[in-house]
This record gives sequence, structure tokens and C-alpha cells, in this order.
Amino acid sequence: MTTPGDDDTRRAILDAALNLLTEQGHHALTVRRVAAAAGCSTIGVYTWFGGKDGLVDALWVEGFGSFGAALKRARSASGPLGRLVGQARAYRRWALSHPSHYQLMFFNVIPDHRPGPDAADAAAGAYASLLAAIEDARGRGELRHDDTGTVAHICWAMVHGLVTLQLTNSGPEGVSDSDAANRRAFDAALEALVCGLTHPRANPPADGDRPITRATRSRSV
Amino acid sequence: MTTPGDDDTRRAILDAALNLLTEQGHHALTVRRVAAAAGCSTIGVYTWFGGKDGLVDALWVEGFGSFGAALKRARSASGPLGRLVGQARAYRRWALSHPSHYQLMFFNVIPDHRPGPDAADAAAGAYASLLAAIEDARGRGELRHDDTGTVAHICWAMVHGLVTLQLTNSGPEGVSDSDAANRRAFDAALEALVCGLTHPRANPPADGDRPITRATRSRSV
DNA sequence: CTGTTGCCATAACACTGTTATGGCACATGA
DNA sequence: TCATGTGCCATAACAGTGTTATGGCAACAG
Repeated sequence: MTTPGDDDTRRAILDAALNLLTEQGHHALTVRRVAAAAGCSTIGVYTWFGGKDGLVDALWVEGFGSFGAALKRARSASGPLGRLVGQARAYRRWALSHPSHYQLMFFNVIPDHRPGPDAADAAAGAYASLLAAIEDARGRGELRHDDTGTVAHICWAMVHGLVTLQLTNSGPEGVSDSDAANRRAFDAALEALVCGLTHPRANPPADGDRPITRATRSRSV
Repeated sequence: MTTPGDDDTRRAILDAALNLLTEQGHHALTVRRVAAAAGCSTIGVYTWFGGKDGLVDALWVEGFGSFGAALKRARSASGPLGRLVGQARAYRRWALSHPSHYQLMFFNVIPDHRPGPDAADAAAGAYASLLAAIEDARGRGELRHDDTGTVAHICWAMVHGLVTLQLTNSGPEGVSDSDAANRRAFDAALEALVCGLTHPRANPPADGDRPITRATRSRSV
């Protein structure tokens, strides 16, 4: 790995890739198109990034850097779990502001791409501020649950699911169609989740179902 | 559209595609490979499905048919929103039993694929049973919210987010690594969400943040 | 018998990621 | 100064992708 800054072609390629990603979406992320936009041959992508996977890894690092910084900058909202709620809003704001980048990082949109160690480190850095917010809430006694990892998993899944439904225009009703309706649903979901994570347990868990077994997997749907 | 059953090559192609999808994943869904497995030439995919997009649409119809039937068959769990909880468990069970099919339907994994009308209808059929379960809970007075669409959106987002984190092995902590830990997190999330959707509002919503504006979109991350 | 229609194989096109070949510029050592 | 090597890169090619133009063959209609 060369020190950043001494080679402008590497930066030109990365900028061209970012440009194509945000302007035209992930389907425009072609080695030939990136190289043409950067003003070099396709071989430049291989000398500087090792191939398309390495270029996507660099986009991961850039994306999770910006994403994690946005989470760290998030202001606390009022009410219990205020820091967590502020991060959830910042999460949504970043995802809706960088839809193509978010899909690149979370939607498995590059076929057979597995993030390398640098990309995984960048992702872990973004997760860190979420864990810090939960530890903060735990210190204040606002949380019902003991397990920080479980609470983080639940919060991430909720916000990721909400953002995903809006970005893909899917989901049961036409909520995703309108930005205002989606924001109302987002606030309602946040309120319900905060209520469920802070209230003392009122209804016993209903786990009367049998455990999931992988043996039920069937070939033909 | 020809009537189903009178042409065995169409069925052979569809079966071959299902086989490749479940056995080797979506990256094996190649027109040439599907045709070879079905014992015909690549042109068969075009005469019977109009191309790869049509074949993926047919896989959508098959998948949402099985998925929606599993949701309709879901037994009610005990406790409030019992029918909803039962559907959530059935949702997770189907997704984990058909991971490749679920990714095909929800992960945007086929580049530039937009579902056609048949596929969209099949998806809407799966959503219908969720809406019915929520209407059922509303009739019993178990729900705090009035808007059925919003509640459905929240529930779908929660379960979809949880399933997605497990299928992609992502998320903040190592919860996704262990199947047991993931199931515990799933149950905890369900319990918290049920609590938040049924309890009377205790904590006022904390929406002191400014509304999201699309103008904040920036090109360079 | 003639014409039309439906199904399909062959071969090609444009595109993708990747790499072998080779050339050029520059640094290093004798 | 000259030889050597190293780093960067363009050209062209490879295998693989979705798609389609061409044409052949069988079955049915007039």
C-alpha cells in the first residue's frame, strides 16, 4: 500500500468511481467506464486496486468513513435513549442522501463481492459509535436488556429495514411512495422500539413455537 | 402467455433455474447454464420467458407464492398480536430455509432487474396476509396505532432487517454468527416491538430534529 | 401442394472482468 | 556513461455474460 497523496491516478480513479456511483448508480461501475472517466486504461484499476473488488473495497472504506463520521456527529434527541434516536435519524439521513453508496455497502449489489480486511475495519468503525450510544444508555439505566450486542443488533435491524424498504420502494403498503409518509412511519417505528426497549417487561414472551431447524430446507419451493 | 402444462420445456427451464438457484446461488443463474441444465439451447429462455428478466420474474412468482402460502399457514402464537408474531416467525423460517430465493426477491441481486406486473402481483399477495393479521389485531383493540399501513410497514421492516442481518452476516456485533444468538435476538426484538405497538404511549415522541431535506445530498462522500 | 406459424439450434454481436505482452520512464549500481 | 531493474501503463486478447439475426424443421391451414 503506497502512501496516499503521492499518486494522482489512484485518486483520479477513485473519484471517477465515486462520481459514476452517485451519478449513474452501481450498474455504471464498470472497469472500462471508470478507467475512461479517470483518463487512463483499464490496467490502472488493476495496478492501484488489484481489480474491481479492490476498487469496491476502497468505495466501502470511503463510504463507511463518511457514514461512521455522520453517526458520530449525530446530536442527541430528547427523551430516553436520546443518543440512540439521534443516531437513528442520522443513519436514515445519510442513507437517503447517498442511496447508491448505501446499496453498494449493504445490498450485495456487486456480484460475489466479499469485503476485504480494510473494508471490514471501516464497517466496524461505524458500528462502534452505535455500541457507544447503547453503553451510554445502559449506564443511565434506561435499558431493559443487559446484552449490549443484542440491543445493537435490534436497533440496527430496525433502522436498516426501514431504510431498505424506502430505498427499494418495497414493503406491504404504499408507505414508501411518499417521503412524508415514510418519515412518519420511521418516527412511529422509533417510538415503538424505544418504548419496547425501555419499558419493564409487561407481556411474557410468546415462544411457544418449535425451534427453527435447518433440516426443513426444501429444494423446490 | 400460454396455458401452463402444455409445454414441458418451459417447466424444464424453470425447474433448472430453481435448481441452480438453490444449489449454487444466484451467481449461477446464467442463461447458458440454465439452458444447458434444462437440455435446450439459450434461445429457449427467450421463447418462453422473453429473456433473463422474464425468467427471474417467474422465479419471483414461484418464490412469493411459496412465501405467501407459508405466511398464510402461520399458526398464531400466544399473547397479544399473536397472529402477527406467528407470521413473523414463519417469515424468518421461510427466509432461512430459502436463502438464495429470499436474496433474489429482496436483495436486488440481479443487476437492473425490475419486477414485472406478474411478479408485483405475487408480492402483493404475500403482503396481504400480513395486513389481514394487523386488521385482526386492530379489531381486538390490541393496537395503539390507527394506521394499518404504518404498522405493517414497521413490522415488515423489523423482520426484514433482522433476517437480512443474519443472511448477510453483517450488523454491529457477532450476533449473526451463531444461529442460537440470532434466534434470541429475534425473539427479543419481537417482544420489544409488540410491547411498543401495544402499550399506551408513555414517552412523548422526540422529533426535535429538523426534517430531512434532499438538498443536503452531496456528491463526494 | 403451398403457405404460415411456432419452436429452436447455430453463430454472431456488444459488453463484462481479467491478463499476457511489451514499451516507456526513471532509479540504482558498476 | 552504461547496464540493469523496477514501476506504471497501453494494446490486445481471453473467457464469460445477455441478446439477437439467420435459418432450418415440423405441424397445421387453405
